[in-house]
Amino acid sequence: MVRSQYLRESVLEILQDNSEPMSAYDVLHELQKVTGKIAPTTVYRTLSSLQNERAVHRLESLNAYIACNKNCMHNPPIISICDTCGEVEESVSDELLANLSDIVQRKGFAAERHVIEVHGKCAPCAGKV
Amino acid sequence: MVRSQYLRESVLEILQDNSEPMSAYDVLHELQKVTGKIAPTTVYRTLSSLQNERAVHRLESLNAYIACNKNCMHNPPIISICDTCGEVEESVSDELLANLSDIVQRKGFAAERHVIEVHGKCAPCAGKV
DNA sequence: AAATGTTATGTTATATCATTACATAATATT
DNA sequence: AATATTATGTAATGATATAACATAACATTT
Repeated sequence: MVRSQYLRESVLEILQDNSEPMSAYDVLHELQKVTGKIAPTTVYRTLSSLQNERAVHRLESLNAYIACNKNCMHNPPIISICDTCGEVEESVSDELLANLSDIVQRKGFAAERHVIEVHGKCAPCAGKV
Repeated sequence: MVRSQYLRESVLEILQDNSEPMSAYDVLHELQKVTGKIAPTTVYRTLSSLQNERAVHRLESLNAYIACNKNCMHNPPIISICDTCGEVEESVSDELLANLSDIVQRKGFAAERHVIEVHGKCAPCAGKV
């Protein structure tokens, strides 16, 4: 299991070094520069494992991935995505998550995974209209 | 523009007739049963136009589509997705949307499109544990 | 009505994203 | 050492989506 540890670290570093979200294949190509031939499956498996620990977040509305920079051990983040420059930011709000769980709970729905993504314009991009 | 109107109605009906979310290709195959050869592009364009009017919602975390059944003229819905049976439900909450916009606004982010999806178990599926 | 511009639609090809299925290797357990 | 279990590698393919460009429909002006 030494190899997988190496893969995990490499993938995480690659994501951390990129301020913008990367597709799984972006990660794959970066990884291949260092490690030689790697198959998509390998990257998807690694990403999936990192997601389970919330070290990596998948952006569902972009089919892309970022390294967590908010220490989201237990709480999924709110992700804001600038449609102009591509920058992504994480916010956390236990309160909003609780509200959200409440709202669906009214219909008997038991929430297990929250996906909260907001598209729009980041401060700089909204400024220079 | 008669053709497009027909396509729009057909696609909407197909989605309405299915209680569960459909992929774009699911819709395509249904449509082809009635209309003969249709290209993916055509379906994607039609779906996209229906989404603009909120007659159809795209479920970002499933890459799938549903017909709106909540009259979401102006407000994006909160979508709960049962990972056991696949059922999907819409909820609306202006308050939660406002909260969410506020949270990102604190960082100067101007929200334009909210994606709120909750995975878990619907009432029946949560019940029969 | 003919000429022109504009928007919608059709068509083909291809890009992009992700998983299945199975073989092999590493590690743990007896 | 033999066996079971888990992780990894590999190849193929499935699923999702868009680009690029041609053609057709419709609207507007003359």
